Amino acid sequence: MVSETEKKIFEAARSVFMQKGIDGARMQEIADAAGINKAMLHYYFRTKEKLFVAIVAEAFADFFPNMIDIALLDLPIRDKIGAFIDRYLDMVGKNPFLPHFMIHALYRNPELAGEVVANMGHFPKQIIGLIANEMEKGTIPKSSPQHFVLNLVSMLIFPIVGRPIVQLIYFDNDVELYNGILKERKEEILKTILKEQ
Amino acid sequence: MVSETEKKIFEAARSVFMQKGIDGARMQEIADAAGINKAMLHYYFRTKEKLFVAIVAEAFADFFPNMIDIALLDLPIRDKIGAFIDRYLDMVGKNPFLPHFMIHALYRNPELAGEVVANMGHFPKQIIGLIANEMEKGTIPKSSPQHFVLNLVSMLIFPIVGRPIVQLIYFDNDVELYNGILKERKEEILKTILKEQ
DNA sequence: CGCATTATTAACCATATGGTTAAACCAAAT
DNA sequence: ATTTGGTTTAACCATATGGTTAATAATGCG
Repeated sequence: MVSETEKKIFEAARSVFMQKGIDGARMQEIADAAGINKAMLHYYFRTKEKLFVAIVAEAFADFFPNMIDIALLDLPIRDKIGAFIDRYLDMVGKNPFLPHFMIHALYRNPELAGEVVANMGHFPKQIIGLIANEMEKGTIPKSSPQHFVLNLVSMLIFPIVGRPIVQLIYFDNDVELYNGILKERKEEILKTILKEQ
Repeated sequence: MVSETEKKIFEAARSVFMQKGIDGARMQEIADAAGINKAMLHYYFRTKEKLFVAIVAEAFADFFPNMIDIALLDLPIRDKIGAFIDRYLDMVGKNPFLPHFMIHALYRNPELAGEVVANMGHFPKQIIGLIANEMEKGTIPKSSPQHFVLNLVSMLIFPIVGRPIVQLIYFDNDVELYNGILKERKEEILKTILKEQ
């Protein structure tokens, strides 16, 4: 059972850490965002480090299970990949900072790897196995399942995670224009990855 | 004319900022890395902010011109894209933090956009125009030049910028294994983007 | 109620941090 | 040799920051 205060702290911490990372975040700022006294942060989470780790762990623990169940749907592979893309873009719509946060957290804190692995089950291996299967069936172009998945997630995630640069240099920082491009990504990725002309 | 000291500061600052970002970097750490007194940092660059901006500006000013001249080579498009990929992987080999640094810098400091745009010439537009041209000629599959370029840079950059996560969850953090995968990327990207079966 | 446990606050603390200063150093010009 | 200008250093400063504490308030329970 978690107290209301603890929940408020957690939410505030999530918001601040997501946007600023552990280095850019200030405990006082988190306290202010939560509307409580700074001492409460330490009362509930001891240190900034522990609070941060809790947020990182939650992010990873939420992300992977949320993606994996799509693999279990009984759908043709094209629809399954489409659902995967939809789900991802949906998550990102709710929290645009998530992808960069996850990457940056591991860049700056590689020691969190262990923490994080525990929270993701067998997601990756299942996906790769599933793709290998479809390749054997001939429903998707035969190649390396690893590269296939890497291509998929790259084309899906990079336009999000690299948005500040890509939007700036290719689209004159036009937010609306770039949102339009993102909406087209699903069809574009499917066509590319399935090598449809 | 820049003094030897200024150069040492700049190199040290580049190394530290690249790895830790502006928030994670300490002026003392930069001074130590440069082997000089902390006061010299302020003597030559006034503030941490200004020093950081100088490093960011250099990164962008180096990156784009270095990539663009490939577009000017008189090569078949497949070779040109291949050279583009080679060049990028080569840069990253020399500085693995560069892609993440550039993205993170703009995430945390969107106000640097102006600073940065000045340093990149017409790189993006030229590339898009070039691709549109090839599509008309029929040398690459017809689709949106914007998406084509986005697909290319995504498949190229994401495995680098997302390395901490991808390597961890798909490849058990096996560095050698992942290096092997990266070596295969060039052929894989070309095949995918050109829709070769 | 009365007591014990938990939650909350304001004030405080030690240290880290970006930045400053005044004095010393040094090379070139006079 | 003295002056002059830029360069370098050690010491210093103000403030920010993560974290603590002791006292107070609220809550639950016998």
